[in-house]
Amino acid sequence: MRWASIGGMARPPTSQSPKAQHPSTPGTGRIDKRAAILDAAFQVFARDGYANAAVDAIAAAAGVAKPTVYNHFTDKQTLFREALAADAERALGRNLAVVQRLSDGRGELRSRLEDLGARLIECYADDRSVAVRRLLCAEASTFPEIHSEIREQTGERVVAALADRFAHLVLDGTLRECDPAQAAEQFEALLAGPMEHRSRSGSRKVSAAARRAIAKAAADTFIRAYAR
Amino acid sequence: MRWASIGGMARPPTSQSPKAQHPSTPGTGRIDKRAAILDAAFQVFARDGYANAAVDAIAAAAGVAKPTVYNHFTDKQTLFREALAADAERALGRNLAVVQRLSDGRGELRSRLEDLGARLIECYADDRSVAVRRLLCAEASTFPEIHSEIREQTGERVVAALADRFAHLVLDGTLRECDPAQAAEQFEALLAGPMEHRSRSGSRKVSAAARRAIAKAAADTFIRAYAR
DNA sequence: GCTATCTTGAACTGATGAGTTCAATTCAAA
DNA sequence: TTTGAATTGAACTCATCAGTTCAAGATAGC
Repeated sequence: MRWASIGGMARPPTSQSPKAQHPSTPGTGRIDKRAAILDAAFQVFARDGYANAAVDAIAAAAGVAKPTVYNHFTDKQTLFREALAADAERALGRNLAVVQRLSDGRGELRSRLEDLGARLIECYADDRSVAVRRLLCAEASTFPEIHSEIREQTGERVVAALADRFAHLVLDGTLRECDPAQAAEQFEALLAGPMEHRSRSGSRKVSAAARRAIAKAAADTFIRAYAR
Repeated sequence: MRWASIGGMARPPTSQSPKAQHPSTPGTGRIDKRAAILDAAFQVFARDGYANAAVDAIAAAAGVAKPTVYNHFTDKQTLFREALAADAERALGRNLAVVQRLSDGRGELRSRLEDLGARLIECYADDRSVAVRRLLCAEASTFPEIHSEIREQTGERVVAALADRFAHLVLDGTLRECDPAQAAEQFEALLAGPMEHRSRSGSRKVSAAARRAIAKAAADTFIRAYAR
């Protein structure tokens, strides 16, 4: 019996309440396989691009037979969407956690901003994040929906969270009167822009020292422009 | 006789000193055809991506037979490289022209920067420029060389030209003592970052008013941070 | 054990597309 | 007008790859 091709993802009738199906040997069991496929798919897509990625290669990388892939995901498109969404979700989580830290800092504004910048840059420079952005950009015309979905739930929300923090800093008098959303957008630009430039759009590594320097420069310019 | 596949591009033995071969009816003649193919190739690549672009489609769009395409360009890769390079070259030219204008401005710093910013944003938002960046990013892993070649001769040189202008402004006391290269990098980031954000990586249009606002905000922040 | 579900390998189908071949034709130049 | 190079359309080769099929195992729950 085949029960794929319903709603883009297969649902095993038995796994309606699926605990760990194979707690002893990892890699066996439906869920482990599904995760392995998603992970392998992301890596292969990141390496080869959507069009060049062969489903056989993904199956091989996941240590799984090709029909198993199609048992979990209706087709290549669905697999691509879910793999990308999963990784984007992870990236978003890290970003938001970093921004959140800004709230409970008690130190001087400069050191807090430098720290925030450095951490955001770490997220930004992360290999998987770079791959997500590249794939998103590459397939923007082929998958318009995925682009809006993911991009709005990442870049968008990070800047929004940042704006929220900045709004508080305006209220407590640390920053001058200004539009927090614009300040957030610019702070992010001061980090991402030079990184983009120096990393040649992610195709080259940027040294830790250079990354730190970018964060310091961004914080400096931001403070000159926005501190009270 | 076939004389393609030598050095990536075909050279007609007869056209060693080729004037206009068909001045009356445009579209005929080797050079016109070559240009038409390059242009069509860029458009199809931009629309479909490298892998999805069919050479037949390019030939059709250029109003030319498929063997003619292969008569001018050894293979799809070469065609891609040359088409992209040609368009990147054009984009670079416009950018540099805009930056050059900054030197002969006599007005107030703010209005000069706002003007510069607005013009750079126009370049940045141009459809073909967006397409170049998208393709470059998309195929960065497939064509590492093209990426470094083009990117270094565009983003790189624009920022360098900008840095040169800023160095003069430091010397004549308009800007405070600072690293002009860093100032240039940040000014560009203050323009490109928000544009990237608002246009959702080029997938959505940004209104002229919004573009103007971004330029004003960038100039404002830059002046607060760098003006003497 | 028995049964239903899931996995597997391998082979297969059908589509797509790069690059070639060729005979017929157009065209510019001499 | 003649000549040689360039163009054209159409058909062809060959490779790749998405997605399927199937018969033969695993595997878990009962």
